[in-house]
Amino acid sequence: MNHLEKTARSENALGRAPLSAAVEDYLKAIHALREDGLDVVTTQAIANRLQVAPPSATAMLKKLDALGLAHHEPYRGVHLSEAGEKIAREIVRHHRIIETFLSEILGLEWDKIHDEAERLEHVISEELEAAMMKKLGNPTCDPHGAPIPDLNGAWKLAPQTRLSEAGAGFVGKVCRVADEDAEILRHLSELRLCLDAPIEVLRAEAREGVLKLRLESGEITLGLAPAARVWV
Amino acid sequence: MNHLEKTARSENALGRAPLSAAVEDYLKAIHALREDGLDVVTTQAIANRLQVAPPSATAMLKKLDALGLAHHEPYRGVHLSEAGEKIAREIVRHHRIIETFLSEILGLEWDKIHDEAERLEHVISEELEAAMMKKLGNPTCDPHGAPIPDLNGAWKLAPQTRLSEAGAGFVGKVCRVADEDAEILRHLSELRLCLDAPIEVLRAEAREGVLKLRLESGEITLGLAPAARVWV
DNA sequence: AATAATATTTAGTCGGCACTAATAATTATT
DNA sequence: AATAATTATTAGTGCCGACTAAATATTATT
Repeated sequence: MNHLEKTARSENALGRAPLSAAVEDYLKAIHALREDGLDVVTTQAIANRLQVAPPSATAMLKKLDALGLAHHEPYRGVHLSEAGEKIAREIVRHHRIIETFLSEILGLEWDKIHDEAERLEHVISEELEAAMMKKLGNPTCDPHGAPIPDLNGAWKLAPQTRLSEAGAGFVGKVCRVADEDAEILRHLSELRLCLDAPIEVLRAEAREGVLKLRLESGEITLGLAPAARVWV
Repeated sequence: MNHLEKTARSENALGRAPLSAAVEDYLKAIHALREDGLDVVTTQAIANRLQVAPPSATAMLKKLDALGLAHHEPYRGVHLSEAGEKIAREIVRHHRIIETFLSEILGLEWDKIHDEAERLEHVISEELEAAMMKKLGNPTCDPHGAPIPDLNGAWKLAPQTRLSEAGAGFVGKVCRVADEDAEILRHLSELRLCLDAPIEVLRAEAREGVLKLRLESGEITLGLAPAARVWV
């Protein structure tokens, strides 16, 4: 046991020092915030996302900087270094492979797999990941339509627009749904707004922050917030 | 995140407070030592098993006692309380189901599944466990022949003797192999001394601490230590 | 430009769980 | 029974990663 966490896999692919789950979570959060469109990732954004107090985030950012995993300019935000980016993508890969596995092979519910993956992603070995990947037949997307990075962290990015940005008149189908919030996910799935569901934007009422959509099941009104969590 | 560990599943079956991986490990160690035949579990035995310094064990024993999970008489050893026993068995159940799953469904090597399960057992939810169990068809034994406790912690104990205690002349087959030590496991598996292997004890040289065995593959000499990790 | 509001960081704590060194209790040996 | 050896406990630290309160920097508003 000693002072190194048990939670971190010890047999890292590249002999890298094992990282704590906390470090991994912060890297992942920074990565995710950038993907979400922020080009300057602030302390607060991170603190919000991880549900910690801002000083906790500050402390970790200093640490990540010291570890060479991120560059932190005090008061100016962070961005991941090459090394940090690589690790973040590894974790994302873990996460998405696990989600896919839980869904496809074990039949867990759409809205439960995220939380489970969130815990498992920190403890699986490369071997286990490979075995799951093989069992799944090397998918390129997870059950929410998010791309699974390859072992080098690369992925082919299908061109996607957020539903919230598709203008009135748009016709197409859902190609991805954010997985983070079980609540939203449950709601979307009740609306049958799931992967590959055909969708049409009837009107975008910017001032009301609302979209009128036509789905197979009928017409609905959706707020911009959830709509930003859906890609078409 | 806050001060509670992420590693502990939060949705416990019975609304119990989530326990840290460390607490779970100690409970499991105490449980395992008893199963191994110690009727008084000492601080040192625990410290050895978990590879921690004795004072670390003492501290945890006090904590377990305070939590009502064990009774610790200073200088006299510990034993698990009703509640502690229950939890220990839950963890054992997790561990064995995970091992079985990794082996049967994912085809991981015999000697790798233990370490993997050791990490996973602390983070899987009851739902995931149930899903794995279902996928496996509710097995009653793990790949090393160890019984999987049911949800109440009960298991039917097939009558077993340790190979080290089977006298000369014994004829039978292997029904269980301890999973803890990957080294021993690899060795036993090289000897083809795996589950269901027929085995005959030719001579027991107590003073040399050695057994002469006949296996399908031929005759071998095995030390008493590894022989105690095999049941027939 | 001065002030107010907001975001970030520093300073200082705390809980959890490891550690070492030193002390005390128990057991074994003479 | 006295002493030595072993085992367990206390005492005191350290690291990690959370926290609050207070100070400081940045941004927005008047």
